[in-house]
Amino acid sequence: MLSARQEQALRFIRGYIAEHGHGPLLDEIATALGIQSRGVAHRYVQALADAGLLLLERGRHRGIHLPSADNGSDSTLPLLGRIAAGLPIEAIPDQDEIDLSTFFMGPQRFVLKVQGDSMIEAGILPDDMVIVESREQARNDDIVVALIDGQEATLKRIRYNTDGSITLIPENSALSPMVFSNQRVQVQGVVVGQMRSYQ
Amino acid sequence: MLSARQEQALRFIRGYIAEHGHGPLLDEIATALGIQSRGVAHRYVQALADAGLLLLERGRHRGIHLPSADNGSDSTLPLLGRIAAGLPIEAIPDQDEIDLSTFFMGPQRFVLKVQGDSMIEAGILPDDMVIVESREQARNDDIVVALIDGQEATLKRIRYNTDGSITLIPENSALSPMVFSNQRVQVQGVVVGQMRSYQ
DNA sequence: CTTGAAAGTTCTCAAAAAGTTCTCTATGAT
DNA sequence: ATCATAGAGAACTTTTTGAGAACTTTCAAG
Repeated sequence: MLSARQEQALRFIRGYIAEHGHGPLLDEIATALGIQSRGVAHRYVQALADAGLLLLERGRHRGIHLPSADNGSDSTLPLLGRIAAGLPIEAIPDQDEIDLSTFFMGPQRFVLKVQGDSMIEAGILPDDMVIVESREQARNDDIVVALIDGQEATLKRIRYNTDGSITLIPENSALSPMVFSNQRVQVQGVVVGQMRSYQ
Repeated sequence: MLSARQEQALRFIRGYIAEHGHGPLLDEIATALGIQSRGVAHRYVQALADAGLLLLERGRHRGIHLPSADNGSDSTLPLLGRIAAGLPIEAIPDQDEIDLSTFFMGPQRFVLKVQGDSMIEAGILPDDMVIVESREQARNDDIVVALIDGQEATLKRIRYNTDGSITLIPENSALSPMVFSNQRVQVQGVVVGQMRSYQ
């Protein structure tokens, strides 16, 4: 089992390699961890190599590598920080890793590919994937998969009106919200995530 | 049988591990239960380990683990189909599963959290995550992480002009494209994916 | 090919942090 | 009264962490 500091070192190394394509210097690891001694950084690297989490080329400068198995089977990507216009990338202090295999996982969830641009102003574009959690009840302003008259399925923002009717709101100023009696609308699920691949 | 206090300790430990990925310190358990003595917390942990509800690495810091009642939880969600306004969900013939652990994985990739709305019309909203692949060369109209003058990091669409200059285009009609000489712009990576959580 | 700076390796010493064990005390329930 | 459950805290051991020195190897410039 890794100690707290060892984990911190591992996260830094993985992030560094992802960013630069090669391993960091011991002094860079030390600086990142806020320690003065190169020897201490080396001890951590050695422990991680012993645990099979790193591969070392003995003696070589920048001789730290990731085991190839680790590249393939691991489902975490380093979370380097925030990017904003006009500022360098700002490191995020606590969270250093995103586990893609659990980020969107949950019971009763499925994925839909989006067609059309009715939610474009909510940042949901055609061909995006939305992760939907099967549920019959939503909260106001949730984005839902709604079935109208048992026939038409749509992706819309929902609002439950005080008179019992339901308004389905497209996020596209070219389209208008529509009001339905609650018998006509059946919520099939609530959007809990969205993703898009640019490749 | 567990005493009330033991159960309370167990609940705290399980929650802590779910949240942090590693076990708590005895002092943290004590604090959570509102007691002063580390020794008392240790007594509870010992009792829970004797009952087989925890695994301990003797002596180790943070040596509390959960017995591998753990999950073989896989990281796939069903891909049900396409959703379009006006039509029922249309099944996608070939692909019926999305493996979230590999969907965005790749070498040299990292994640950034987006701040600001300079790419809002490309469907990248504040607090979205973008998956970036470290690369120094992009193609025209790729969305890139660009470093200007070695100082300012920004997320913009890139265009290489025929005269050798580079235009960085924000996807926000309130902002204007900017042209730079190619020495001033350094591409740090290309956006290959984007995701957003609604929870 | 030489050479020196940079980087990796190996040590020892020390201190702080965390786990372990123990005794003493208090409070209810049976 | 006796026992089980609780809590406090002291004393102790082990693990973890850090500093720094001394040494070796790598690497690039001349």
